[in-house]
Amino acid sequence: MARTFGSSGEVTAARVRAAALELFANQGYAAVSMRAIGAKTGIQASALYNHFPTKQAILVDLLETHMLGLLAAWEAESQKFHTPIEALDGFVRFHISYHLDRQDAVFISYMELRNLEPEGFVRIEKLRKYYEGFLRKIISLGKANGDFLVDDEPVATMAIIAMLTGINTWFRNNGRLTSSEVEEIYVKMAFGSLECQYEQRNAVAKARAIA
Amino acid sequence: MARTFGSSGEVTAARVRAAALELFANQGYAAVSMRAIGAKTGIQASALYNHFPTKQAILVDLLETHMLGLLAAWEAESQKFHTPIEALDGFVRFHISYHLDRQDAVFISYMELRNLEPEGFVRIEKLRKYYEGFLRKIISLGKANGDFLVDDEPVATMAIIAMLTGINTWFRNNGRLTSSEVEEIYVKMAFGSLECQYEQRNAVAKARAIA
DNA sequence: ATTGTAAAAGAACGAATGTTCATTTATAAA
DNA sequence: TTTATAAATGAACATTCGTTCTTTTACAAT
Repeated sequence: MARTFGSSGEVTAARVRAAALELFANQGYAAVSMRAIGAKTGIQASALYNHFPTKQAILVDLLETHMLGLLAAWEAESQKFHTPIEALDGFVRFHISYHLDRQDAVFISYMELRNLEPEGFVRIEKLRKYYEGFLRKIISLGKANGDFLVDDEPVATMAIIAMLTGINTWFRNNGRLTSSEVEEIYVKMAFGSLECQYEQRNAVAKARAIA
Repeated sequence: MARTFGSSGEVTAARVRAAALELFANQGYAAVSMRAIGAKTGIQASALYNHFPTKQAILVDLLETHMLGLLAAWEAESQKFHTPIEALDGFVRFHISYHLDRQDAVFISYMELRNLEPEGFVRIEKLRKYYEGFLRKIISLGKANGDFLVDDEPVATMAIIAMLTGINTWFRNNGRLTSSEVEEIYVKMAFGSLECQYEQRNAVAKARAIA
């Protein structure tokens, strides 16, 4: 056989991405063979090379697509917020909901960095730092105007991101909690970790309820 | 050549563990070959089988040793504390210092679970749950007596452990902060995330200063 | 209708994988 | 001093790996 009825480059490439994403997330990049990706896509391993030059290129594509999507989504969402307290509230909710909707992509983004060859690594790492910079800036502004009482902004940034991203290790759809219940809990914990007072937070909650 | 001058089973096995630990942490279980482990140990790959029956057995040995060591160390350390506030303070400091001293082991313990075959996985997972149970109990007791204001104890447990374990992704010896400076910051953030009031925490700090 | 190209199959490549085996030598016990 | 065993080597095993190549067929444009 050869070219298959109804086959289209873009469609197949998307199916390859989806297949690779799920396999990498479940078994790890190194443990997944091109034959396995091909099988899940429904084509032979050799046909993968019509869409991606190497296995490594598939991984880089997945990570880069994920990070660029994340950055774009937050840049849009962040327009809504005008104070550090609003922004932190929004960031926590955004991070949780965005990441819970993309558990596989998040997983490989944090786990497969070491499987990237140098060029890919620096590209992805730069995007990650950029994202962390958003939260750091929120914390810095909040510290400057007295909303947050925090000793070390870079550390607080990493602590909160780790706390949030860790949700992916235990959260299950149709589990005990819904995504928005989880958001509620983590918003409270994030503000607490920055020693932000009750009254200020309640003002945000009130504004949210009115809007 | 054959048996090497001065070779001893226990000594070699320990060197194999050390070599595998470093390689697994840096490259991932699947990406490390038995030949690479052998080379780093200073023996041939085939000689590894005098000490471990399979590659998988090396991984299980490393994970199990790490978790059992962690549990034993906390069970000893925890004897020192008699209130939830003392215990949380102690747990945070213990977790950070223990994990920062064993970065490679921690890394593979959280990253290579998916590379475990089922029998090994349940063994290790049980030990992890057991460790998480210690923190959960501290939080539950603190909630019961009013020290901590927390909505969901299991979630708070996972959030704090994720926050603490995430330190390993960015902390570097001889970096900007010392291990004990990091402890200080995270103790404060952990208490904050549980809405524990200043006065109570300061009592602990005072007691610590006196002792 | 013809033609150029895109997308697939399937065989094949050399290299690397985890593991086994026969063999050799050091060590410890009798 | 002899003997059993522990610890190593090095060759070899069948598989699997990522990738390349040739060939076949579907599709789009002329």
